Amino acid sequence: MSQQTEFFGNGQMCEPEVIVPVLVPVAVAGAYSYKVPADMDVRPGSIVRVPLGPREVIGAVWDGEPDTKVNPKRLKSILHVYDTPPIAEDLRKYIDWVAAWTLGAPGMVLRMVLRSEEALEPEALLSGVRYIDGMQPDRMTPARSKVMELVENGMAWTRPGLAGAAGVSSSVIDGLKKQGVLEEAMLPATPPLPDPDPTLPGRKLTDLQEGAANQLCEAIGKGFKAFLIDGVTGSGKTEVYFEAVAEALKNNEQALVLIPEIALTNQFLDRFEQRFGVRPAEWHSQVPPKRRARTWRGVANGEVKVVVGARSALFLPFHRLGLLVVDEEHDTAYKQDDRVPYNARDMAVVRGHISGFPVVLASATPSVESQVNAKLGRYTKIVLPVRASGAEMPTIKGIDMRCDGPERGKWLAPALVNEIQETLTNGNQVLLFLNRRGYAPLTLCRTCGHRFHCENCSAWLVEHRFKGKLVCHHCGYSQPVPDKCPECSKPDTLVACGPGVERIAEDVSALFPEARVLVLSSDLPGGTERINREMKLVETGEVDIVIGTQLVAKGHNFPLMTLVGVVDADLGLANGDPRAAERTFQLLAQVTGRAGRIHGKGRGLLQTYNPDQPVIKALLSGNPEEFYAAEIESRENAGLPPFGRLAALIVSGADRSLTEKFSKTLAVNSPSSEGVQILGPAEAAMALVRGRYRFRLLAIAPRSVDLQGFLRNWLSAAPKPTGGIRVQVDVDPQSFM
DNA sequence: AGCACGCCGACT
DNA sequence: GTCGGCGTGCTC
Repeated sequence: MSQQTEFFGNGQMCEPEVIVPVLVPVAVAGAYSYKVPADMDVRPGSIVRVPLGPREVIGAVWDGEPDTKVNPKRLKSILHVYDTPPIAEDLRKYIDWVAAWTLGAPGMVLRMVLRSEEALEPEALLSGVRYIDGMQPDRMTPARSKVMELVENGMAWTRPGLAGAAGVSSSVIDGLKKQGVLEEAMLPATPPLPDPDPTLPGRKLTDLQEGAANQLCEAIGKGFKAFLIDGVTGSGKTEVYFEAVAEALKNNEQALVLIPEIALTNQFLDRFEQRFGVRPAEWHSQVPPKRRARTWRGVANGEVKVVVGARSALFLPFHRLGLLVVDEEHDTAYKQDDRVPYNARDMAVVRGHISGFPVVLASATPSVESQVNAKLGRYTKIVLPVRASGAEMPTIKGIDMRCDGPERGKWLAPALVNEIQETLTNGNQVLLFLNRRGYAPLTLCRTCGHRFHCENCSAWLVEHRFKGKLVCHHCGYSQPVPDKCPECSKPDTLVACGPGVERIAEDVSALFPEARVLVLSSDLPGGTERINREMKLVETGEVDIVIGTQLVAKGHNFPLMTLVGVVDADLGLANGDPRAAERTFQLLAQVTGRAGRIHGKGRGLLQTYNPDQPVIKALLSGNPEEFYAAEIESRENAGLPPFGRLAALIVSGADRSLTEKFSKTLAVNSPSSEGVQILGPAEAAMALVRGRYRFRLLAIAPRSVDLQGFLRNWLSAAPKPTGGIRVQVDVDPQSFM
């Protein structure tokens, strides 16, 4: 029984109870209400522990009035206020904005901010040892005297630290402790990392880079402004925005750099260290909990100056953030699909807008919506059209496979083979790019025409000859390659159709038996470590021909690589994805951009059946603007909503079978002639939210149909699955800011 | 009867 | 997101 009720019971006067809204990690629309104990002091943003049902959770006191509709007798009290800076007002606003935008619960967005529970408690002390003044061991040995020298001044050491510094094993320390020479001591938390030094000289910038850097630096400390750095591979975008980071540091502000993949962090940290003398703090899912907690605290109290991280770093409680950079802004890894679905690139711009600092998006192949935003004047575009090294961009040529293709059963056109030969003769490296793992994407029976499908998802099974398996690239199902057809039982009748990287390797080995060939794809046994090792080999020139999937499109630099051959430039262009053209353009531009990056004179060769396709044409002309213009026009012609509006909407849920069933019904009943759902402007999302349904479907359609009405009817007639609704809106939020 | 599992609603 | 309650269906 709480003190307050006792007061009431005694019939005494008492202060009115203070009730505050508290955001809890529950998928509900708003905050819950809690009582504040008389001796407790909270304000909006205070991070608190509260009872919730049978358990205790971490939440935050929120803005606004507490919910009055709830029975006051049911209100529980806040248990504890954490001794950590309250969530600042701008971050609270941001959390509410993201929740509203993603149609998610604000409490779930808050959860992303409070992801490190450990961070809320003060850092635990480390156990170690200290010299007890005046004590001596019974017998002095060389090892012991080394230790004694170090501890004599009374400083506390961790056991491994002391053993390492003295060059002895830790059993020496244990021995001294047993003898009462050393005593157990608690060490203060690990000292903070030294600050990055913005005054170090850094790499010499070209005039162009310097101009760009100045533009960014001028914006530091002057409120929100969004930039799009559109710079070709090798143009030195990183060096340019490093100057902006330096400027923010000089301005006594923090900086956050988002990168799309954890795999690229190490390289990035090295480059950062070269410029700033120390490594920045790292933030992603693989950072161990202790270090995570330390970084979280450091970010919150302002001790950590620069963070480099994955998309989740966007929700760190920065003390004074002054710059946000989104590197490789077009990368789809910025999209989170589960829980709160968001695109970190867009939410970065929103965060800058709300908190009032500049945001820099950088890419060699910007997303179409960022190009449009630049065109509309929302972003200031900075173009870096040439490489910082002075090396020329590769010349890109097409090979028309309809007339200049290879003989049947081969995959490399004679023109490409000649170029490979020439490149090898000159002692340079070749990259053959094919975004398809395995040996062959389809296996069929020559006799009865049977095709191997996946049992679960009906996709074709991809043959992996090296493993001797047929694998489904959708769900991971695999089976051994049978020796006879399962349909007609005839032996030796199965044929592989089409190429994967393994099959290209077979061709290459036949054509260039002397060459050192390496196949790089994500299914390489040995995982990421192995891939990194192999990449190093390529870097140092120990490989002549690399055959790779999209894995080779980014990351390591290959100084000797002068020829990039794209085995199937049309691949991915006709897969029904509304972003197929954009993705293909980005991928091929990135991968051909690897040719001659350091020394210039690189060449790219695209094998294609569609030389007139806008993507291919733009790549061949070397003018990306051509692609963007064509893509924007074609989307408009296709009746897709204008940019900044809803382009696709995904309602997602856990129940797969239900999802599929519903998508089918929806497709059949759709009022659109193509059997697709309609996506009008963003309000369609709102119509959906009013239902309480759970399934996943992708909806794209002309705007002429009444989607809202249709979906509302359809949803009310459909059987009622349980759970909440999640909506991913693949829209550019700039239009709503 | 006893319990494993999945579904569903409540949580201030 | 997480928990407890409860119904279904299977086993000792």
